[in-house]
Amino acid sequence: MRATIRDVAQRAGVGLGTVSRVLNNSPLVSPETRQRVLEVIDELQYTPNPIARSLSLGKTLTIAVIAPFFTRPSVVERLRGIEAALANSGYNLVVFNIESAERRDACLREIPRKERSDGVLLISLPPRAEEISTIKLSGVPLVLIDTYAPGLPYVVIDNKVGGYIATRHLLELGHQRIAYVSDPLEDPFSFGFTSSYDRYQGYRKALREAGIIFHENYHVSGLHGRYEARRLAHALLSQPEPPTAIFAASDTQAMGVLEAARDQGVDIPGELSVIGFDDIDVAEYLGLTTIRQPLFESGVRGVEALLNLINAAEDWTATLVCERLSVELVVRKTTAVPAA
Amino acid sequence: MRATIRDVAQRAGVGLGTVSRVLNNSPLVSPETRQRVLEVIDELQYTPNPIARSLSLGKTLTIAVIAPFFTRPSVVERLRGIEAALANSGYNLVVFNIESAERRDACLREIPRKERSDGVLLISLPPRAEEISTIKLSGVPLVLIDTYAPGLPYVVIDNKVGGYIATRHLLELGHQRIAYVSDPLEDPFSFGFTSSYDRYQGYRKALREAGIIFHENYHVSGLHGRYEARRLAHALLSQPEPPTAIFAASDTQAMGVLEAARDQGVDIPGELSVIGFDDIDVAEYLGLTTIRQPLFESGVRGVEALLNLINAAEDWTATLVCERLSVELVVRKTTAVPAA
DNA sequence: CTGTTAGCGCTTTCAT
DNA sequence: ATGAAAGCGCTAACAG
Repeated sequence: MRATIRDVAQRAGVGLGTVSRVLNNSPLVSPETRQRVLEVIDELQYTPNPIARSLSLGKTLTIAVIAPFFTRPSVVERLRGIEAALANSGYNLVVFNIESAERRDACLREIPRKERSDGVLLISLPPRAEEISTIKLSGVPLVLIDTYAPGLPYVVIDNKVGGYIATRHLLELGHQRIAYVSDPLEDPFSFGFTSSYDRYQGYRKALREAGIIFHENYHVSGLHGRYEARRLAHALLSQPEPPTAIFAASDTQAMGVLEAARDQGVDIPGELSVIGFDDIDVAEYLGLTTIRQPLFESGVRGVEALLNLINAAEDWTATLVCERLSVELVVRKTTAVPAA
Repeated sequence: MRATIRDVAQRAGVGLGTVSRVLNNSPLVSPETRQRVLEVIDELQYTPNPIARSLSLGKTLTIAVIAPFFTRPSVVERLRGIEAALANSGYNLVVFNIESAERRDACLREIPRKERSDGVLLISLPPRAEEISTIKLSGVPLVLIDTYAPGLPYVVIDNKVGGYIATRHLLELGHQRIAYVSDPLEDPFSFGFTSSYDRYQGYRKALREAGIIFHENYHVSGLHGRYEARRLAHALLSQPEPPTAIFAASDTQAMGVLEAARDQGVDIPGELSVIGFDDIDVAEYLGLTTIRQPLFESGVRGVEALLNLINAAEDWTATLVCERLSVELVVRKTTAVPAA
């Protein structure tokens, strides 16, 4: 069996508490004693048991992250940021991947509990009203990333501005018939609910300002993913008066649009302009014009905000942290002036 | 403060132990008592504290996974498999992302410890000899995924066969000048060390059987990633007698090759055939011919093997589980007969 | 400064 | 079948 704090104390000829003190860098221990204890620790290859530590401290020393995990490259990038920010914090990162509504509900019910984690990060999944109150009551700090909900701290980008910028870019090129391909805007379990919706708002705003009347059938939505987006784009391109530009709610969906265009022999950007959102890794490879958002950084910021809440003396729901990161238009090769 | 087992016992008018028994489905409790306890549990919204449970049990109820996490899509896919397989197991998944040699060493030193996790999954990173013995001594079951090491259980694909099949495909199309772009074959910290090397072996074998002499300068290697692969491919294509086909050790690297070809105006597959490895999501989108390996499944299998080891009565190093999943050639549009 | 002691919440003998 | 008690390894409060 591996060494415990008791073994160390015995071997060093000191009391249990003293060992604990050197372990926790308490100043209340003489240099000589500390030295001796340290030696024994080294000799015995002793490492404190985090579980026992947790139980005693009343902390779990873990951060939970709930995310529609690996289905989206953008989420993966946020996770990288989270992991990096947490790497030297002493907290462990435990992950929960959501790929079904049931699991979403189960996780939201079970994870935000004091005995499970000291804090939770919720990516892209907006909690429902009743879940919000449970969360607040639980006393476990939680911060949302890429989504928001009343009374909960969050880190987001300005999706509305993003949608606006994307649409403006198309408008400025001279496009009039601009379509929007997105996830379902109503379904609360659709992973990007709030962000897709906000981008839609920006899109509408840009159109309105340009004096362009929005046509219902220029907005199509379906489950996130390339295949579905491809299907939707096909429908869009088959309309009697097809759009000359398509704004996709994510790069992944933009890829589906690109595929559809290829299927139908539609030249890009000659006959159709396509702009995505996220600037994931492959976007550059594909030459996809897109709106870049700081994915990695959103993870880092989320962790920072969470850690602050955890260490704050007061009730974490008292101060509402809301961080809004900025976006940037990245023009590449899938957008151009419309065909004459 | 939230309810503890003691509160439940008191309220139900039973002993501490009894509550614990109903919690753990012990048959040693009368139906009526059980019923009553269950009611109180429900009433108090009691949930057992996993930390306390762990300490008492001497188990951590967590599985650690150490991986060169998000740099490779293939790793992400394996992680999805791991998460899925673990979802209803009662184990938590804590992840460690390796992006530097220091962190690799630190994790390999600190994670495989009884007080940290009940089992660890190590993806793509082969441990060094001295690390192997520490691991074995630690008593914590560990299984390797996508790599192997003496005396440690692992789940891999047959990389040698994969490399062989890929090369055969090119050979059968009529190619003679076939290059291989890979990660460094020697550097133990190169994330895909064993797999790239094994694929190389298969490549060499296929060439040998076909009676083709291998040219040193047809094998180039560099850090994993698209950019580096692109650079390497440029060099390859600039040789006096450039290859007519390139086998890339991963789809990501194949993308770099494709990019280089595009840069130089080399037509694919007309002037150059390219085959990748992994069949990651974008491969289909790109029409990339590749070798498909069951990434998700490798994660699932890894978990299964690990769970078996954890639950096995005997010393986990006693029985060596070695699982080898099969690969498959997926012909798409980046390979063809060489130009005449 | 340092040793001792009382829990943290749960599981598990050991009696009964 | 069930209650009482010991103990998992550690921290923190309490005496010195």
